[in-house]
Amino acid sequence: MKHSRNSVTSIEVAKLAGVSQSSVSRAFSHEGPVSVKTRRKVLDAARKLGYQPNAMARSLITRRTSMVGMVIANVHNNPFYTEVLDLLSRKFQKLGQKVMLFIVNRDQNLDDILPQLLEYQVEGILVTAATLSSTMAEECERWGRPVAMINRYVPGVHASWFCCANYEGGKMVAKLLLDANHQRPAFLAGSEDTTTSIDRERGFMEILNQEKVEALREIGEYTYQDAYNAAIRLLDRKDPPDAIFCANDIMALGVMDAAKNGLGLKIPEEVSIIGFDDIPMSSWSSYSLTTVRQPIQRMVDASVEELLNRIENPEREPLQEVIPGELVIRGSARMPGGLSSGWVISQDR
Amino acid sequence: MKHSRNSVTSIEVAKLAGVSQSSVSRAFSHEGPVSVKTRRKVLDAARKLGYQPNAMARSLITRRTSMVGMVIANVHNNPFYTEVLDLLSRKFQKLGQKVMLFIVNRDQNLDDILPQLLEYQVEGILVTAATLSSTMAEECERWGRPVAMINRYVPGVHASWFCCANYEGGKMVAKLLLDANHQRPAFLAGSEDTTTSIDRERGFMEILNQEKVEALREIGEYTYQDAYNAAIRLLDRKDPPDAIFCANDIMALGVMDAAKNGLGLKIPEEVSIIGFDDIPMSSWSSYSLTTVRQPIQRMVDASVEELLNRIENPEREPLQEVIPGELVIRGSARMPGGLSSGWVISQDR
DNA sequence: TATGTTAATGAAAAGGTATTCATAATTTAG
DNA sequence: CTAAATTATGAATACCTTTTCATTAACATA
Repeated sequence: MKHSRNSVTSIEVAKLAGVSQSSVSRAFSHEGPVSVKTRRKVLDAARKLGYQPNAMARSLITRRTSMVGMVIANVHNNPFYTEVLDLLSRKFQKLGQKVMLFIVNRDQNLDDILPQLLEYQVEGILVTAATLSSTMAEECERWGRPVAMINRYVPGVHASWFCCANYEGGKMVAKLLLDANHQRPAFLAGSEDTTTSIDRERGFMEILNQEKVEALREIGEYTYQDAYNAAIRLLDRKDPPDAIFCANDIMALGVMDAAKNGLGLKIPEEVSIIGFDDIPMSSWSSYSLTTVRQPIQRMVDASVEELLNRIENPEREPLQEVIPGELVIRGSARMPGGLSSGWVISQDR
Repeated sequence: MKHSRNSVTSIEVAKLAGVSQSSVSRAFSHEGPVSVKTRRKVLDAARKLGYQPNAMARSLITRRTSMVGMVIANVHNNPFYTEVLDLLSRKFQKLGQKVMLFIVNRDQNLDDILPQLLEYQVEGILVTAATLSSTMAEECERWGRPVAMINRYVPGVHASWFCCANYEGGKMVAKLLLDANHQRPAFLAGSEDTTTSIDRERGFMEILNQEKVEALREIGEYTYQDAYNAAIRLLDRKDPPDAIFCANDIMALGVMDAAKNGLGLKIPEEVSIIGFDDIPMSSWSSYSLTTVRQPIQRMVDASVEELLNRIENPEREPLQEVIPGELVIRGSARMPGGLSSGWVISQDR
């Protein structure tokens, strides 16, 4: 037998169970007083009819949807954000939230996404690797839809965010390279102006400037292939760098392949390469990339909890936090000599 | 000024615009007759108040939600499904569908996910890399919620599915290896009983059996690390294989690293390695993996279009299709001698 | 100008639930 | 065993739209 959509309603259940519609509602929503007897009658009838409460109708009256919007970019060319997506989604699920997903381009304007999210009454919005304009963020917050961001921030905007300590991470890398006596470091930036890349570079440069070390600079898209090409340009000049700090891991892997397989250079003897993220592939034996690990689990946990917290308590001030990353020393960068150089080698996850 | 959630309704807009609530509705839904004058008045008032139609209320009366459920597994440890997720999500978006996302474990039972999807009135369900029990699938279809699957099928169930030609792909690989004179091939299976792995192995073995060639077999989880370990076991025996066909690319990369870096073997001189999927990393110069490319774009396009089609036309019979994959010959497997061996080298994407 | 068509409008109903309020049933206390 | 307090129930209402239906305005035709 064929049903026409899910047309079975609480009224029909009530009729079959011989109770009122109110009792059906009470039996399902674990609120309100119901006798065990009626609950059983209702549940039996519901099972018989295949009844399923209609979340749309419920949300209309409760003004709650248990839905959050998730906007994410960069998922296909950066495994780091794949993992963020995965962890976020599972965490929301575990906490009983439904996730409405939007995958966008990093540079895509979110102006056409947000109205859809608001129309569908999501109770909060989580944005990562995509950038929300400050007016848009304010708009959401003003309508009582809290916004939380991972690895993005909009200066002066009333929203939550959780970022890796990109600036400090850049500094760490610079110090490590200088300690190991590199003379000619380079930074390989991502093409778009994301705060992550900018902050990492700023920290990196600040230390180099302090020590009066000049640095090269190259730009590529945030992809393996483009980084590969950029690395060839960088390493094929007469005065090539002896170390390359890349805006993220996926670029660093492209750079490693360019150096090793493209130009036949030895890593780290002839050139040191350092990334940022610590994606799974960085620990693979073909790469063994020295990098800065982002505190992915903490960023995910914090942002989800903060978002739900602010949904429940709209008056709360948004939290903002910079969470330190962790230098993961593997084999792709020359190390300072001496046993007591003070650098700690992190465990693989 | 602070609004308490999005409490502005079409009635308030109507009041401000000096028209009836019906006119507001008509002005927004591009149906029904409205004069340009009233439309302008309504839109002005709506903008002033920040009005946004409430999709929940609408869906209640229209019985449409423009939402689909997307259930996907394996996204964090297999880049292939990351790409599927990305393409699916974008395609749905482009066609005006909202996506409710559930990320699950490959072996996770979907019994607790489906009620949630139905409760939220998704109009169709797309499942990939996760397995739906036949009763669950039937249940959905019976309630008028069409189901489409990518790379999964449930025998005898009234649902749509689109699979790569896994069986034929396995055959292709076996033929290639035999043509190139391999004597001792092995298959590295994924631990779980997924039809993809089973079918690939079946095709592979069928050709080998025809030619009376015996094959080794090993099992690992569907991960780089586990495949790495399995490869060590396989290659470290007295009678090691001279070729390993892996259930998917990510495993093949682990196997390559085990052979190359772990055991110091030359690829493909001492051992040929072939994967399945053609994930981006397979074309990286450190690997250059010979593999079978899955027709990812066609599977995505076909499944999305089929799902939406069946949503619009519930009476239509579900479509099921096996789409051929494409052998991508790179450097990780020895090739048959002779120029006219007949094997075609596919272009990289 | 009168009449017949078409377009625009507003009132009202419907969609499926949660919740309030009043009433009935049950338990507890005295 | 009655009074009081508590718990369970049902009727009615509200949530915010879209859509039907009846009515009115605008327009074209004769």
